[in-house]
Amino acid sequence: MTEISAPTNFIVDAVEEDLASGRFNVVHTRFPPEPNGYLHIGHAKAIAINFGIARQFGGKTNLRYDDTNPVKEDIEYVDAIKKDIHWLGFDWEDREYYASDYFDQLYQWAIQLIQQGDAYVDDLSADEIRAYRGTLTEPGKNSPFRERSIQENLDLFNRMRAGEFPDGSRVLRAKIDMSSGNINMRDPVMYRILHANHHRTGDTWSIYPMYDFAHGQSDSLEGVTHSLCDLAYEAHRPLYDWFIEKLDIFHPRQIEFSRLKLSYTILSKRFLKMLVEGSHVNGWDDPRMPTLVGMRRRGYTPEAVLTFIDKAGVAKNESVADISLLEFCVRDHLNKIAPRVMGIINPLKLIIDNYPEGLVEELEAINNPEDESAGTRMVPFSKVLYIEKEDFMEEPPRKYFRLSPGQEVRLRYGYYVKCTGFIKDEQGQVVEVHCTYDPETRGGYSSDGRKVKGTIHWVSAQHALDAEVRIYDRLFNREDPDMVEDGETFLDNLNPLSLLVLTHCKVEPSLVNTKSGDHFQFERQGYFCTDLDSTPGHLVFNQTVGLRDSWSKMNK
RNA sequence: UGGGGGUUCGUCUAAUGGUAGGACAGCUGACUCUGGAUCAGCCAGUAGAGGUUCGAGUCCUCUACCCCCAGCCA
Repeated sequence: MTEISAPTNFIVDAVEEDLASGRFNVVHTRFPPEPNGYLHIGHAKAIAINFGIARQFGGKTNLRYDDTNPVKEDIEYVDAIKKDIHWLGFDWEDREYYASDYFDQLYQWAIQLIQQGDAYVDDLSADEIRAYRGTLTEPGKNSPFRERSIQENLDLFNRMRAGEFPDGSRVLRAKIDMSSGNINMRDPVMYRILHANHHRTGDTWSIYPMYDFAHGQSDSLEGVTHSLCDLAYEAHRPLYDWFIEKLDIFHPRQIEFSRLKLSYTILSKRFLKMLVEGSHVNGWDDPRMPTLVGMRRRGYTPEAVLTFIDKAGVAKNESVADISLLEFCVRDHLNKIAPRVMGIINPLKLIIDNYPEGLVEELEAINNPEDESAGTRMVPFSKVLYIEKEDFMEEPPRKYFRLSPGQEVRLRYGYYVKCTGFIKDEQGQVVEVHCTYDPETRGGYSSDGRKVKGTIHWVSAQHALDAEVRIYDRLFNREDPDMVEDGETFLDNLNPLSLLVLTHCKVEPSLVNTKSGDHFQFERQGYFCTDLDSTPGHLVFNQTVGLRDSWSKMNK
């Protein structure tokens, strides 16, 4: 069975069962980011699953900001998040919601629970609550305030809302079971007092609901059928269900899947923040960052990211996806769409001694051998060229197919040239290579059937454009950067060579009008994209990912 | 030692009691005006021990190991 089929996994199975059993007759999901940071590839998985499941079943997906904690959240992230979701190719149409839109309803529901005897105001301090909660192995104790009258609870809760009490002085708790094996059920806090300005509700509220008292009800209000979240919330599901049942409102189903982890990468928001604030990278959109802004700037395409997520699969096993799978997906997509171009990263002058001085020929080059519709372009050729430093060796090892004294190679789309000599500086560095060309091989073919092993890329020195090229390597040296020796942190696993900036690289003149975000394959080198910093007067390219290189592998 | 999850090639993931399959990685080879791409092939797995069954990765029992939960974070 090698046919392409719609993705199937345990969530798809569960949704199908729900539809078949009549538990639900539509599929409605949501993506619920907290606006407190930039989205990364782990979020992309959640986005792909939530939007993907809905799409697969003809349903809808809401965007809902989980903005119940004003001290951590900021409007700055709201727009960035929308941009990233759109970049991935998903759309929530007019369904842009905020948990804060439901603060009034949530407040009413809290009152309902108080009236039902299912919630109470607790005057214990945070420390006391922690002490009363018990431990993983010992049950908790009831708070002395647990049996207050409904009237007193109503009065106190109302005054909490009115702002009469200082932060931290009281909370509203659900009255469940202090001896539950599930610590989340030991009278969890529903509301805390926070005299903080909220990015949407301003100073309207001095109490804010906790995640557990907001998320499920928000789902319910929106008619979400399947609330798909990561494994961390598995232990919260009984509480999710408890609130919904006590409130007797529409009951969505929460299903948990394992979050995405990537080798050689960290995805914890806190750590990512440390990288940015500690200037270990140049911002959230640094091309080395696993953020979606970073990957976009690096030149990863949304198609590649989505294909990767799809190939990595959806399950409950906690797993670490191999970053080489991501790189494979990026190469695979870019191979199909990226125009080929010639660029020299480390230039070395090549002089064709028998080529006429002053002559310039325009040679035809194929834009993309994988896509005939991409057509061809003309590339100028002249007596003095630049080639890649590593394409010449004075004393070549076995199986080296490039230039070396006496050897003949093909200049891509150009001529066959034979190396006749080279010049070194005082340090012994080769600074200039000389050769002769065979005028009969124009375009790169010889009429006599003579074969050359190697083909190298080049640019005409007088026509070349200067460029800055930024080469990236893995940000961390270890597969699991979190694994550290005593006294170390993940920062000790940073790869000091993760960024290499090269200036005075030489690229072909067709790149003169490139715009930020353009993708290219620099032939024989890798995929590159034009950086945000690039201007017509100062071209800047990011290496997205290198080409597979069986030669360098052979030499390891 | 409480509660909740998990364990299939190096990695990720299928197999829903009936031939353990795919992808990435790795390794061969073919082809090639990119040492790219493509093509062909190879390598390699059911955590352990019992049991049920004609037949077990799948069901049962026990064991081991890993992850999550003790925020007035989400």
